[in-house]
Amino acid sequence: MNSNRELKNARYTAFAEMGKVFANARRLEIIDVLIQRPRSVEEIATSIQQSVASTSQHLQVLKRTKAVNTERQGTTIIYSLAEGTLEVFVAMRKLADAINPSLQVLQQQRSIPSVTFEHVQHVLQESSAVLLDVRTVAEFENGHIEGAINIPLLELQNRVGELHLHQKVIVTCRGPYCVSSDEAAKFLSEKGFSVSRYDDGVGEWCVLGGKLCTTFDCH
Amino acid sequence: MNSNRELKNARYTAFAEMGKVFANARRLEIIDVLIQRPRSVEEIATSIQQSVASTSQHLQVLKRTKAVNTERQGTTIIYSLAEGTLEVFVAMRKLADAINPSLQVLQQQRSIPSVTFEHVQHVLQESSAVLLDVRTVAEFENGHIEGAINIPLLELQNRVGELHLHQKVIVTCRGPYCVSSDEAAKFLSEKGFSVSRYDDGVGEWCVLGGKLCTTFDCH
DNA sequence: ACCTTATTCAATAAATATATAGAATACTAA
DNA sequence: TTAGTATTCTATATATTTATTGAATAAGGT
Repeated sequence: MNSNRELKNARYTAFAEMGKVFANARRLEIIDVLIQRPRSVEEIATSIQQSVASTSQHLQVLKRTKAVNTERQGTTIIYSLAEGTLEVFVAMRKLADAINPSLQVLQQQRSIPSVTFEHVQHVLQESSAVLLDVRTVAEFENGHIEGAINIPLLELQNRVGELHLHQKVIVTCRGPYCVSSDEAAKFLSEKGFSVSRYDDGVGEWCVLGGKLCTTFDCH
Repeated sequence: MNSNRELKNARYTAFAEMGKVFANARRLEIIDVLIQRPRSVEEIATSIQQSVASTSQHLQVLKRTKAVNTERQGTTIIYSLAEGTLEVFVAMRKLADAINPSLQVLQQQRSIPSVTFEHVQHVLQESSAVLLDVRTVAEFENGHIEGAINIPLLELQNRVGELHLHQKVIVTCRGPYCVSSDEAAKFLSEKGFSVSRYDDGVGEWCVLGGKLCTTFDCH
């Protein structure tokens, strides 16, 4: 009877170790950042605005539970998401968003309408709108929605001429918690474009069965 | 720029609140127990061998993130799993089991072979084996795999006569972390039965698309 | 073999989480 | 209204987690 309890305890404790991966805001941000593309410790630290040492510690937690893989490239170590982590992350984020009123309030404050996975797929087939990915070139190259075009947020002001006013534009960026698509959409809206947002980013797109491609396997 | 960080931080912090639900062994055990059937605080406390006060505190955490629902029945409050919690729990457990070597070692120590979801479905269609659910009567009544028969573990010794030696038996219980099916399977194996285990229990069964029924809607 | 540097480790302090015991609450049922 | 009791709250001690700083490590490049 007592050994039953110990066995149970060992199992649930091991399970909870996995849960702890998703129980810290900074680690969730790291996962979100790694969805875009594999990165070095220093890059990750910069992205999440934390010290390298602290970031490294979080990465150790992720590595211990095999939520990430590592690969040495020259003098740096590149971290990437492990198999399975993305699915759980997306499932949890979906639940968190559905459940958490404080997040819903934040989303309601956005002024630009958002569109669904199905709408984006339909629009890409019909070519009835342009899907504009405003992430960095490196992120876009690593994996983007098939058919999307890339103008990084920073360059949008200079390159807005590449878009035509008669085209409908759907803006997408890193995912639900990224505000780049908001900024881009507001900017384009003020310029007179008909704009909407696809909030979910490549992580959710991929899990929902959407096609991704890198710059080099796209025609 | 700074408010962007604050916004991000608020979002990831809210997300992490949800993650914390799954980051504690006792809370995971509570969820596992609630998969079987809704229960009062005292029942849950007994099941997980913790004090009522401590259990109540864990339940507050689950309630705050809307992982559970509450309903008053007479003088007691009945907790049940909320929509969506089961799916994330099962997805995480799957990942945890796939990833965690210490859990795998525990499972390898089991002596009775285990069978898959598909095998159980096939066997139930063909009636080529009996599916024996060794949980308590109340748990069985609340929801069990369609076609299963119920002999609670405690009664198995007295009621083993209800099974016939020529029948193959598949034993199932509460889920992957429950050892009741092991004990039952070993007992039956020693009695000369041809035994295997279905480890996953009703939670996984349900998420995989298997049919459940209560005692009263079963014929 | 040595220098460089990206990463990890170690030590610390502060913050957060947990279990317990006992008190307070809130609701039912009489 | 009152008594009974299931649940929650409070206070406390302990344990765990986190960010920071500076030192140690380890691997590539020279």
